[in-house]
Amino acid sequence: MNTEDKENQSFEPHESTVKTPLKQRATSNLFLAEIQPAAACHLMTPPKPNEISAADPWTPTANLKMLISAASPEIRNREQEKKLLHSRNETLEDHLSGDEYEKSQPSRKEKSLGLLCHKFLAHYPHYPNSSKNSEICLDEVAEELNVERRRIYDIMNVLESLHMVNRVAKNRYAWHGCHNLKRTLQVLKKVAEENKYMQQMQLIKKMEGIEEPEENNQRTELMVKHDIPSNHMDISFVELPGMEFRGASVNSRKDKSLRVMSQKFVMLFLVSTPQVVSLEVAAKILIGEDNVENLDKSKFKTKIRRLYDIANVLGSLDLIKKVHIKEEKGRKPAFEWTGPSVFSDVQDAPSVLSPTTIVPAHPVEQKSSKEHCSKNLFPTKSKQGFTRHPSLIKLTKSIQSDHRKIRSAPSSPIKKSTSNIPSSFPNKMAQLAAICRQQLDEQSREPNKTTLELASSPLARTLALQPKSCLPSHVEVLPLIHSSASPPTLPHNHSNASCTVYVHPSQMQIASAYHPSFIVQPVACPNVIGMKHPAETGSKAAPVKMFTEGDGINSGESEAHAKEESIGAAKKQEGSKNDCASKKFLKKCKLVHEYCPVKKCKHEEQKLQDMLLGESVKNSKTQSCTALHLDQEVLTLSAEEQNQFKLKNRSREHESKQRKQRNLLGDDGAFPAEDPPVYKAWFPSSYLIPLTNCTQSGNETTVSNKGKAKMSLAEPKSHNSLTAGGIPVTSECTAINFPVFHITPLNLLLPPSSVPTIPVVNNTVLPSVIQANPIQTPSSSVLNFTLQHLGLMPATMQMSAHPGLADVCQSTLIHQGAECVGSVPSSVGLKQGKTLQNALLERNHELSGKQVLKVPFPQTTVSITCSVSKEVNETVFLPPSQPAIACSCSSAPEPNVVGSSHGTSSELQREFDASTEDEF
DNA sequence: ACATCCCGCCATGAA
DNA sequence: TTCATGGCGGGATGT
Repeated sequence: MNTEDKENQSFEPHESTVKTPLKQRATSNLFLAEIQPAAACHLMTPPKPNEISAADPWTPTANLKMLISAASPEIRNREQEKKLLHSRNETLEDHLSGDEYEKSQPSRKEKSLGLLCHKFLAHYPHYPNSSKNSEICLDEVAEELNVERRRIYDIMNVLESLHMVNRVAKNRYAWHGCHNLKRTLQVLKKVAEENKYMQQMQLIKKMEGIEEPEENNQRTELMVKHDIPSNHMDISFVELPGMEFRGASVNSRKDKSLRVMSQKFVMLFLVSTPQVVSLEVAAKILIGEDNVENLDKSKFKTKIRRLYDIANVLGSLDLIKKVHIKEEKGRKPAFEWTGPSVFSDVQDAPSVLSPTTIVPAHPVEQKSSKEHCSKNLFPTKSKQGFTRHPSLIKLTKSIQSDHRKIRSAPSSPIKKSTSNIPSSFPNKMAQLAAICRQQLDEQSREPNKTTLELASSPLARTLALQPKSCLPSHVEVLPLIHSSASPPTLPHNHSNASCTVYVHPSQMQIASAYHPSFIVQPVACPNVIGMKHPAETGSKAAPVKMFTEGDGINSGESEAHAKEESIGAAKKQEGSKNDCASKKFLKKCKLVHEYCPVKKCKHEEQKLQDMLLGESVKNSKTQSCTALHLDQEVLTLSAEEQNQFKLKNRSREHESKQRKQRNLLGDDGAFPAEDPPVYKAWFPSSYLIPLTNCTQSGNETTVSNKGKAKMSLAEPKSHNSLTAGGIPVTSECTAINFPVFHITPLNLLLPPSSVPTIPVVNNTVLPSVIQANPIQTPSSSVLNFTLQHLGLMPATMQMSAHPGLADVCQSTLIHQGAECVGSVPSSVGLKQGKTLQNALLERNHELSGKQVLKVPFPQTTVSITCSVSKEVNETVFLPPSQPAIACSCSSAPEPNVVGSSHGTSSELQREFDASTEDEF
């Protein structure tokens, strides 16, 4: 992309409200507005004597002024101006004495990182149009800004820490602007809270207060060391799904990088009150993480330097401003947060219910609320939005290298095919999915190919509604990152959407018998538990400016879908090839399923995993791909990934430990204590789901059989995988790919009997309500068939769809005597559904607090995810089969569920109203 | 004198 | 070895 293009792009209005080119300039540079204050804050220096350069449009100061004017056409003629500058410099050099020439040189301050950052930011829109490719070429930028690359790295590192950019290839970064900012801040805040940064700060301040007495000081220090959660040192770069690192050597220094430091620094602001952080305290805390004891001077000094670097960039982003803390001794340099308020508690924002509210924020929060769970738990391969435990860094490295092998990734130029969705392909899965998609597109140009729009909003919103629940918190509404991949304008065409039903192996035969065209493939699923429920529709509606704009909202969801789809694709791809393996797998699964009592589950699961691993190895040899989802892991074919998987398992103990430390369990008060293993097994799985995946795959359900093998390579993190809904599936499940005849894609995730899933929302076992929707006739058939004939649903449970409604189907299962937690309106985007949908949506909003998707049965969880929107991705979590239930909770009374069905549209509505009002 | 923080050396890791 | 990154700290500049 040449300069001209870039500039044009940078001025491209992102907001839908800004549509005319003319407005671009005026509105484009949102940062311009910030420049002034920021500059006034500390970047601007009094007029210099040698303002000679003022006239020169390309001296930093002049440039800044020009930017402020926001009207300067010169901005678009960088090249010309550069030339001008050069010639001018030459001229100056020629005609001025050495002294004079020196003076003509920009002062130190004019070369500050902050100013540089301002200039840099001026190149890019606050909210880049996702559909446009906003790439940053370091060389170009360095040249344009007339600085060395080193400086650009500094800026990029900080911006990257806020996920405003992310590296997509060597020398290239993708610009995301502020789309992810809020979300990032929320996550950071959550992480900060979980790591007790506030306490740390207080302790350090305390320490300073009693600095005089050596003894006390030492004591405090000890106290600090003791009090600070050991895991705080583990905080590594907090990634956002889809925004992972792609650096080459980056990862080796990840822990020390400016990125991490920047995030930590920001965290301090987010958790402190008032939001003022002194450099000293920040430095100490940051050093403390490395080594609390060796707080030597040089190190401190270095830290301070880096903090200044970071502060300059943050300041140019207008997130902080420099202030001074007055003290007896004098004043200490500090910075005050001037960025947006960040709430990390989902419950803090009831507004979430509103379709127009900033939903993304909440999902994020949710995610973050559980983030600690996932944090350090999995070698994220830098794909997850987790922080990485140091012990996994090595693993990460290897994974990264694997990454590189798989795709030319970071160090190589971006492939053209993916160039338009640079940031959208945070992870392998996503990339593979995209590749697959592209291939599909090219191969079969079927007009009606199913293109699933990121069912983002519904799910995301639903999640947002979930109070600190165990729902996959990571399923977040991912801002725009993926937008490029899936433009918001993507038409919803559900009619041809194929659907994937995950069935327990034991049900496979039946399932396959149901319809010959069903493609049954084994998929190991991690604990199925969560239940997502897209409470609202409206993917379109929604968007909260800041987050949704233009971009796919629910990256999480889409990501999940992507994964799911990719898996499906992989399966398809494998096709008959895999049959053998699949069968074997099934047998094994069955064995486990049949003979593994709850208590043995875990153990068995491990065995199974091992078994599966072996299987996967075999598969890999034959290039066939069987997507195996094992306890949060998607087994991959590569040995490396297998290793990773093993490592993960190994690290689980540690993880659970950490979780306990963090009081994560507290969130699950409702969780039956009797089965800790189960909890342990599945809780983490309902964790951060890389949005990327969701986004990517969320767009399509159709997968070709080609080149999908790679798809199976999918994330080794199972939690991502099954996410087709962002729901971790317990143990193995078989995916059945239904032909495209289903109008509404329906994904049934059948939890294996081996793992009892007990949904706990907000520490409360919620009343059971099972909703299935939107189920159209065909889907209904499937659903009914599945539930009633496959024995996947307790005998006492009935679930019926609404045959009478072609467009709207809703099934509600109400646990006898229990409260109806929520009802989801379903609408497949048809006329009739609209009214009903709206009504339901309204209702849903009212039920906000109760919008729990999990349907707990005593000791057992029957989770059903209901998609309520027009979104194509409907995921329904069906209750485990009777035996399963019995298995998972021997002592638990069998759920007594009474079905409630709706016959006609009106009836449905009436019923819905009644149920929602009376039962909720 | 202290606050800031630019500058660029050089380590690191990948190709 | 070259190249991309980026940690790091000397020391210049600003207050």
